[in-house]
Amino acid sequence: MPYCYEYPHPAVTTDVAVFTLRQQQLQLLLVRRGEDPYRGMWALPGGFLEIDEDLESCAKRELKEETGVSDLYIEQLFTFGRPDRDPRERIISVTYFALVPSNKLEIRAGSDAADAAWHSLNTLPELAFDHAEIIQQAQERLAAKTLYSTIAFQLLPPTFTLSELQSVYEILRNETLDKRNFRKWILSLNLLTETGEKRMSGNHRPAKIYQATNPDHVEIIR
Amino acid sequence: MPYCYEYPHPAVTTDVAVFTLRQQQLQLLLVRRGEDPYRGMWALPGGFLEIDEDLESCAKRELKEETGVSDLYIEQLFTFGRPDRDPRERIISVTYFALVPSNKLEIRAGSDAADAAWHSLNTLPELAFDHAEIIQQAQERLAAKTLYSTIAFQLLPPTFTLSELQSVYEILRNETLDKRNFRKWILSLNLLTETGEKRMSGNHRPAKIYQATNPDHVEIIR
DNA sequence: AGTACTAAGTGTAAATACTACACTATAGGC
DNA sequence: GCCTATAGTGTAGTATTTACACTTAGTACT
Repeated sequence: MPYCYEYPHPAVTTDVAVFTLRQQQLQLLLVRRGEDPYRGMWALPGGFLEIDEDLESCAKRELKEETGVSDLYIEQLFTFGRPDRDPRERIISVTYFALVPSNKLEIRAGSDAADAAWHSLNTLPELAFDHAEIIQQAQERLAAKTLYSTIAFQLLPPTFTLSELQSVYEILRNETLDKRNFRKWILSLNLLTETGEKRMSGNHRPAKIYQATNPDHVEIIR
Repeated sequence: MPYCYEYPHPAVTTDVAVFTLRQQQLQLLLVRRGEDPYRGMWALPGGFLEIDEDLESCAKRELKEETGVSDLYIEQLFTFGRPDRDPRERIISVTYFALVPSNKLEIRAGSDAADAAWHSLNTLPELAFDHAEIIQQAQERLAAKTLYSTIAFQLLPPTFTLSELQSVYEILRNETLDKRNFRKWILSLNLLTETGEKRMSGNHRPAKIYQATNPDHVEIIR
């Protein structure tokens, strides 16, 4: 036990709640735990902070190691630290909220995690630690940000049609939207540019393809 | 050095950015550091997490020990963890954002801190660690929440007049507001109840006294 | 070539919300 | 009773949001 301190130190981990849209529903990325405690149960991807590593780098590294997912939108969510939240020792978990576009959701189970899979939010399995609470809070953040930012764009590939974008909003807000009003609103924000291309997908009129003018920046709107 | 671990552990601290309204301006509570590093410089109140203590409890405890301030609105802000943010060792700081009402702003310097004082936001001294960045983020949170929640109520005593409330909004938003429109808007939210009392303060018509219907709950509005 | 099918794309009118603006009411001090 | 100071109130014009239905442009099939 070579790492000694004058006062007791908690351990620090990061955990990430990654959402995507699959099969027209919001889904969450979970890993099956390969180690005790909670061996065999589903949990958020995450793990221990290395001593010279930035918090966000840790979250991205663990996510990539355990699930193969990288290159996503990520922001800090909340830090959980109830003294009894882990049976091994005192652990502070800095949690992150992330979105992957639907064109990048191939996952592969990694070293620490026996298995990794997308789960529908309404059929989540029982979860290790306080991860159910973390997911709850991540869902609230997503719902709130949908209303006042362009975070929904992060769930789509770089180019998309207005119908596809409308569908994202409809799933996130769980209501149908009027097509004309939606298009008027989204175009009035001046955040989209036409690519000039069209997408033909079936036996009907092709749709114009758009892209976010500033794809990596989540804008605050209204 | 009796506390030993198999892997290196960072230290965890909490720091709190406490705002209040004094002298018709937004002010921030700072302590002068009594210890190295940055001895003698101003910093946010805060300190090391005890091993069986909840994060928020730690923030409140350190605040009370160093400044005497307690009984306030507090919420988690962000967790800062750049590897080089403290010269002593790796320290993760879970930061909090807090507001005290103007009737509770007596402070007294405590044990660790040589001195504690309110500072106007536009005349802040040079700050220890990355605390300027934390304050920056706290100010942004306050400005944002002013627009979509009833957080401003937390800067007033339990009972107040509509003119006093309007004044809080004017300071926070840094613009004058129309009296009639403000009153129409705030009353239409149905979050205030008249106490039936009136406040006489000077030789003019007395003002009705109101209270928040649900004073401890910050509501999301609009 | 013509017809059926499907999703893309488009405008207007009514309702609602927001903004600008000025006078009357009620207390204390003299 | 008159002065002073802040409390308290309504309305009309403007901007924003909502509700709503038909035409367009492609493919597939005959």
